[in-house]
Amino acid sequence: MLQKRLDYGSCGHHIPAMPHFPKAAKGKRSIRRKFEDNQMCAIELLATVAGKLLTEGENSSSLADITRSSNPTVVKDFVKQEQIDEPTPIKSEFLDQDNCDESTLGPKEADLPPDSGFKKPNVFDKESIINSTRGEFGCLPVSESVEYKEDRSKSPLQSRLKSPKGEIIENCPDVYSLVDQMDLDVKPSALVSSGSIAEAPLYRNHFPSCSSSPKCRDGTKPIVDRDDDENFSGCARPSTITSKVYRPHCIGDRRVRKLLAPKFRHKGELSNTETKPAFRIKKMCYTRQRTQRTLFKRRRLFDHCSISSSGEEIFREGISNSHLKGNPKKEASASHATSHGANRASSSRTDQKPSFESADYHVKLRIKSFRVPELFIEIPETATIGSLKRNLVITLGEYTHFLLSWVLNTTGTSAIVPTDRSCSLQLKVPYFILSTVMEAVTAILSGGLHVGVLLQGKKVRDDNKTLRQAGLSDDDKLENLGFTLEPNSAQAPQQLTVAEDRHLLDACDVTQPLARIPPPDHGESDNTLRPILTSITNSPESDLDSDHSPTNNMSAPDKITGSSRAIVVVPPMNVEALAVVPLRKPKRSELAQRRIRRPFSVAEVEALVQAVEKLGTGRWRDVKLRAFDDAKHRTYVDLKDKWKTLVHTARISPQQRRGEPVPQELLDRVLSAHAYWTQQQAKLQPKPPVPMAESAHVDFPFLL
DNA sequence: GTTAGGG
DNA sequence: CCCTAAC
Repeated sequence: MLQKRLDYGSCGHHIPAMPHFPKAAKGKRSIRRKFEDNQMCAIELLATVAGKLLTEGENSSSLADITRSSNPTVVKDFVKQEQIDEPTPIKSEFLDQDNCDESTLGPKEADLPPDSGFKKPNVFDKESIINSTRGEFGCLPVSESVEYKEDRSKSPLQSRLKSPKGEIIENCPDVYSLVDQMDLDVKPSALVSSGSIAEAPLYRNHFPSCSSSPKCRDGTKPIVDRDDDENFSGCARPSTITSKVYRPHCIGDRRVRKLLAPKFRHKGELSNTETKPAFRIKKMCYTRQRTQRTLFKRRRLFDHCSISSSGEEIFREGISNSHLKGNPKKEASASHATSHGANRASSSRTDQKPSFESADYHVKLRIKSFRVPELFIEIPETATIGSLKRNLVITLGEYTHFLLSWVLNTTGTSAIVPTDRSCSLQLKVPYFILSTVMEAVTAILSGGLHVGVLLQGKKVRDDNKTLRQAGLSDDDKLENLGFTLEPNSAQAPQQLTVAEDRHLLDACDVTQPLARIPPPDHGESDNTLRPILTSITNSPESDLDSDHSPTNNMSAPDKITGSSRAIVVVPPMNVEALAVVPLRKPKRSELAQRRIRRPFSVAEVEALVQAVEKLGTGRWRDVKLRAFDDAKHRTYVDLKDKWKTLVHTARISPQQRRGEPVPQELLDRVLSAHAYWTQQQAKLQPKPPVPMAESAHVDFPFLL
């Protein structure tokens, strides 16, 4: 079996379009987010969702608790086995190295989820291909590792395609199980320029051609220091990050894992009005490991070739993998990259024929992890939980879409295996898988993303509560902030189909063990295991909702190995969390969280009484505006209800009263005002033939 | 969107 | 505090 490992550097970045990005985000200048250049955890959000969908199918509760995954490493093994006789037409794309014909390169629309909402990325255009082949798949802001395995002992793909199904299958049964493994180790660095994403023309092109950057051709050193914000802020094309040159020896690199830990920094001075929370992203200052800044890497096990500075070169190398041996670098990286597959790789090299000629792709796709940019959001203490949620929804939605786009993009890239005319490539598998993922996530997003805010593990249910009120007024406490992410149950993507789960699940057995990237240092894997989007740091006892399951400390490598059969390895906690909330039976809490009870303070009662005395009992909106305009959490309905209870309270004996005692003086005023305004209403209603005495006004001096 | 009232 | 009818 031939193994291929592609190592691609990323010279450019592009933010994929995010079709579903909430409109609100676009227009809001106050909302600025920046995907920090270093890593972050991963698209574990995406992966989690996808994993859930893939593993749980329709039963998925679709609740991803991104807050407490103790098991950070979300290793997704997407393995699909496809039979040659499968009714679905196999897509064979012939890539002509010298004459890349666009018409032959792209997947058909059908490959994309119909309802994904994503435009089909034109990843297969000539330029993109070239870019990708030279490690410049500029659109991918992340690094990745792709492992390709192919069994060269099998008949050539084209032969296979030409041959009768039965024959082929008989000869090499497992050859036709197309299993793509893509080991993605993603590091989306500097996904976005310092400017607001919303402001950037992100939606124009999915995959802009950023190949033009001559710098990208230099594959030896970083041209741009992405650590400098200036490098991005000044970028004329916000959506395209300045190129980062790829470095060949990144196979063993271990990046410091950063959490997608939104940090909320309260601004000292804030406007009282929370209506326009100033969400700002603050650049994070963390230790950076420049040596590990490779954005996008692929490992070409196949030819043991690291990234080449020249796309054409890589292309050729991919086609004819013979001349790779002489390159120590390549050898080194190859051996380093894959220990398991080394044998197969070398054996395959004995084959003089171009790999693709005889290649019958046996590829497994595995999305190991994605790293998402660190996100800093700066908001005033007076911002409400609700506003925080909304912005998170926007951000996460945007982000998720970005990730999806990336995945799709990556998939396409992975499919673009260097080949010559005699070789065809099967693209369906990865697309199917990714389509499924995209479909899942898209459905969730389109169905509405719900973000819950956790404070020390407890859900903050009152959206009207300000951050300060919630105890988030200082950085220390901010550390206790967490989030839950779940789809709105109403439109939950329960209908998502993962029809071919079985195929996927079985694929691994058929194929040989895949060469894997050397297990990360366990020491560092710790970081890797951090949950995505986890921002809860100090909440040992966080759990009121019991949505969370026990943490799993299994290391990433273990997970990978242990669940080799699983299409998607979802951290147990996530699975459980998902299962806890059955999608089919959306609980009320899901539909609309009941606001937390917020007893009225005496001061509030005072204000309410005063307002009612002045305005009466039938103008609650006015009362609200007059006395509680700045209390976002008090609606006029609340005030009305409170008045109702006040009247009731005033009428009952003090012994029967509960809660914070209301001064009798106030209660008396309540009764007086209530009596008065009731009387006034009675006067007006039935066209009162009996005019009330003017004395009423005298009795209520407050009516001035 | 408000108001009123039952739950 | 929720829900809903009625306006």
